[in-house]
Amino acid sequence: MIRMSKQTDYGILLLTEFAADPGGLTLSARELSERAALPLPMVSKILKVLTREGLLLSHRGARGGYRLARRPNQITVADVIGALDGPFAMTECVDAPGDCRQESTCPVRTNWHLINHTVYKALDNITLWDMTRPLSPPLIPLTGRSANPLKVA
Amino acid sequence: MIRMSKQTDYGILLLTEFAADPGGLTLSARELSERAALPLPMVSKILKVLTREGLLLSHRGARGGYRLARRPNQITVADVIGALDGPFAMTECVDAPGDCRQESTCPVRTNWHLINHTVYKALDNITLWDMTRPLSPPLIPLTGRSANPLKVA
DNA sequence: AGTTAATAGTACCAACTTGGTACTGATTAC
DNA sequence: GTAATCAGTACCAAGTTGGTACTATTAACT
Ligand code: FES
Ligand code: FES
Repeated sequence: MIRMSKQTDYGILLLTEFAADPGGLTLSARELSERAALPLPMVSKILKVLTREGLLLSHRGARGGYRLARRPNQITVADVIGALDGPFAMTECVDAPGDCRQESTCPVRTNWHLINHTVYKALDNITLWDMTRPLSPPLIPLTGRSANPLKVA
Repeated sequence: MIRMSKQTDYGILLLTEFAADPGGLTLSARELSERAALPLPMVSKILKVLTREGLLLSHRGARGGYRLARRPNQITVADVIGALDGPFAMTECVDAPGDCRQESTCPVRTNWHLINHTVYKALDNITLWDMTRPLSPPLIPLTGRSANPLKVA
């Protein structure tokens, strides 16, 4: 249903815990799991991936933990999706070029690429820092279709 | 991977076949499966759903077939997604309110609702008729974040 | 040095979802 | 009445995903 995985959802939730603190907060997996009320193994699994993908920095050993690799306003929702859910592709044909038999004659192929890119850019415009507070409604202002005569036809 | 189901992808492809013809074209499932180079049973299954959801009109019996229930510029990509993939919800918490334990304390809940709504509106702005031709790049014009001071902070 | 607290990595499984097929019944044109 | 076509349902195999368990490695503290 055009749904991102729960892992990504959790991931954003967890990262938001860091983002709320301005001073490069360090948290252990255990602390995070308590804060977010999520099962520890799951949290641990997600944090490992986020570290591998460069969104978190880890510190091992006693009193270790995780902290953000970049400032909260430099990490976007699209970044998190890319790290946990893989490349952003709304249709299969977008990230598996050549895998579709009717690709050569497909009338909607290029349009999907464009739509995909547009949605990606929208999500890439929302940072973790933004997520820590209520966004204002005109988050991604959509202009009217005035430039496009098709709707009125 | 934030992906819509193949069925929805196919559905849009099939509907686009109708949309390309201005004159309320009627096509049988067999004809469509040949045009789109998709297996007939799959095409048939999808067309049934689209009919039940009110996007297509069906005519049974010999020389029967399907045709668009509305004009191509009155059916949006979001309509098709809604028909084949169910309610548009990027996260589980959006369409399953109350199912999430941390809902009461969730810092990102309202933001997800807003983001979800924004993306939905963007897809609801693209009609089948649009899909029959290459869209121009500023499809969904994203204004800069000038109104939002957070990015610059 | 030894102990403890923490992450890294991997492997695994059960449950759900999805793409795809098959079959039977109902309706209409000719 | 016969053939063509849609309607509905049931079914299955394969892939994906959420979730868990276990071992190895690293670092702080005493
Ligand atoms: S369906 Fe694969 S490219 Fe259009
Ligand atoms: S995680 Fe369910 S409402 Fe935020």
